[in-house]
Order: sequence, then structure tokens, then C-alpha cells
Amino acid sequence: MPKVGMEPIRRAALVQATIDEIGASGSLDVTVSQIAKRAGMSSALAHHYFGGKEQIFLAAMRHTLAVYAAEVRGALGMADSPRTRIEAIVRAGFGTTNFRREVVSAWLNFYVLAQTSGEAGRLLNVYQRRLHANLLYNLRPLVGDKAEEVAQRIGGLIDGIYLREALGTKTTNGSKATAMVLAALDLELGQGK
Amino acid sequence: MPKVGMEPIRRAALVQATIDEIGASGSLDVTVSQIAKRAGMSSALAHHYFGGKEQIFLAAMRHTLAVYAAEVRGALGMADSPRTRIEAIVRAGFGTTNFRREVVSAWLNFYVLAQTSGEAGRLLNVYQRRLHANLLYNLRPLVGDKAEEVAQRIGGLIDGIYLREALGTKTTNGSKATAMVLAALDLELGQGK
DNA sequence: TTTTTTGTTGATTGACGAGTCAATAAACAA
DNA sequence: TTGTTTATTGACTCGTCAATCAACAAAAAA
Repeated sequence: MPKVGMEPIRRAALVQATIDEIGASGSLDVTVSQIAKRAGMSSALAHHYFGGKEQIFLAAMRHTLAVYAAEVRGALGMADSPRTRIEAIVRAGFGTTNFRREVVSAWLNFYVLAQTSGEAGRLLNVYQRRLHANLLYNLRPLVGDKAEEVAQRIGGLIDGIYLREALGTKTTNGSKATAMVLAALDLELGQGK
Repeated sequence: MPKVGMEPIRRAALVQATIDEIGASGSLDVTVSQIAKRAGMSSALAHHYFGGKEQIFLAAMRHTLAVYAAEVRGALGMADSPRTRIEAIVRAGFGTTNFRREVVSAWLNFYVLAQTSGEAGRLLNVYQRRLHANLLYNLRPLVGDKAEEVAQRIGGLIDGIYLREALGTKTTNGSKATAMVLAALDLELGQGK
């Protein structure tokens, strides 16, 4: 049965299974066996390819962050003004790829992981800094030296909406969430009332 | 050594130790033994008084929420206008009692717990609903029928700032956090620019 | 004083899970 | 063909942990 060149396929399957399993169970308390089973292989194979549980988690996190980053980059490419670029960032964050319940739940758990795993913390920091830098850069032409605090508020609001989605009371769909942040943005830009 | 009337003391010690332990370790992966040790007793005694780990967690969560609620209630009592009442809510949330790193970390983990434990989810829902209702009620006289969406945004921002504190990059102190939310509030009330 | 209730723990049980290993098998290289 | 690399797993080890239990101690009730 053994084919050759399985490694990348297995790795990808494990990464996806990890995100799904964490998302579905809503907790980092998933066993390697569960993940491996979902990915259609034995737990021994998971260990073979990744070496250990932590590395599986980190790979899953990297993937999640990479998908998000790619989405943002793609959206930014289509935008040509500061305002539309900020909109792009927001829309990408709440797009259907990232804003499904399981994915958000996985995110939340990555935040928890970041509290104990140095590497996970570093990864999350990179994401946060990038988001902040993006917002800041595009806000500067719009609000000048207020950009820093505005970026802080918009970024905080985005994270907060994610958190609330994870708890999952209100089934805020993505476009509603986007609208909420953009409304706040309008206010910040002094166009609202 | 056994004194009488220990039950409430032991329970309180265990609850506090649970919060501290979760906060310190940044994870729900704390053992009953760790908690019991921190509270100065054997793990068997912890089981004796609470019956099981989950119930210890729930008691700790109830306590955290109760402390928060008490703080808000206290602050509200001193305020007499909608605007100051909203300020009171915000200030209470970021007061020194609730906004210490370990406590915030414990909160974050309670969010995770809420994803798997029905009872924990219910508790957190009560808190969220209460916060929302408080904001809504006091925003109504200030912004009329926009109150709903404004409450959503302010509440989201509060949660987001908590989340960022948990990650702990920026050591946002409480007053800075308060200022940030109040600035957003001013914008919403159309007084900013 | 005896009995019961309350407080307390060390030792044990039973389950579960991460990680290892030896064995098997297909593909590929020599 | 034969040896080597890659893929794969079932079985096993070792540790950990929640939960239980038997036993002991002190206070209160009888």
C-alpha cells in the first residue's frame, strides 16, 4: 500500500485535522490519536512526521496564520486607497475562510496555547504586529497622529468580535461583523454621526 | 488539628487557588493536586468538598463573575447619569481587581471552558447578557435607537482589550484601557472629532 | 464515656494518553 | 536480485491524573 511522496500530503492532512479537531472540540485537549484518526492514519505516523504533539499544534497554528495572512494580502492587492485598504483588511478577517465557528474556536485556543508555548506566543505576536502595522500605515493618511490610538481601537474591536463569535451566542455572520467594524471606522474618520 | 467549621474556608481557599493556578499557568491544564497544594491541603480534601474537578472550575468561574458583578454594581451605585454609569461599567471592568494579568488569563480560559462545559457556557452568557443590558439601558437615552449597535461595539471593544491583555504583549494598564474605551464612547456619542 | 459527625490524608485504583519500537511492505536503487 | 529508503501500524512502556477508600483525629452530642 505504501506510496512514495506521502510526507507533504500527510502533513497537510494532519494540520487540517488538528484545526478541525480543536475547533470541533473547542479545546486543546485533543489527543494525537483523535487528530490522526481524523486525518486517516495511525497516531504513530503523526509522531513520525511531526515528532510530537506540540509541533503538530504549532504547524496548525502556522497554517491558520498563513491562510489569514494570504487572505489579507490578496484583498490588499485589490485596494488602492487607504480607506479601501483598511476595508480590505477587515473584510479578509471576517471572510468565510476565517470566520467559521470552528476556525474561530481554533484561534481562541491558539491564544491559550500562546500563554504556555513560547513559540506559539511568538507566532501570534507576529500576526498581531502585522495587523497593527497594516492598520497604522493606512490610517496615518486619514487621521494623522491619531493613527496609533485609532489602530488600537479598531484592532481591539476586531479581536473582541472574534472572541464573541467563539463564545457563539449571537451567530454574528461575517458581513454583520464587517459592518460593525466599518461603522466604527467611519466614526473614527469623523464621517459618522 | 482538625478544627470545626472548615468547609467555607476550604472552599474559598480552593476557589482562589484555582483562579491563581489557572492564571499562573495560563491554561486549564492544572491538576487537582496542584490546586489543592496551593490551597494548603490534600487533593482528596478538594474532592471531598467539591466532588470533582469540573465543579471546582465552575465554582472558580462563579466567583470570578461574582466579583466582577459586585464591582460593577458598586460603581453603578455611585453614578447618577447615563454617561457616568457607562463610565462606571467600563472602569469597573478595568479596575485593579479584575484587570490583573492572572485574572485576565483565568477569564480567557473560562471562555475556553465555556466551549465544552454547558454550565460554564451558561454562566458566561449571563455575564455577557448583563453587560450588554447595562450598556444598552444607559445608552438608550444618549443615542436612542442606535443604542443596540453602539452597545455591541463598546462591548466588543472591551472584550477585545481583555483578549489583548491576556496575550500580554503590550502591558496595557487599566487606566489606559479605560481611556481607550471611553474615547471610543465619546466618538459614539458624537462628541469626539 | 461512648457515639456520631466533621475534617483530613496517604495510598491505591483505573483509565488514558504521549511517545517508542519492532515488524511489515511497497517502491526504488544497485 | 538484493539492499536501501520511505511508509505504515499494532503493541507496548511509562507517566500522569482524577477519583476512591480506608483509616485516623478531634470536636460535639448522647
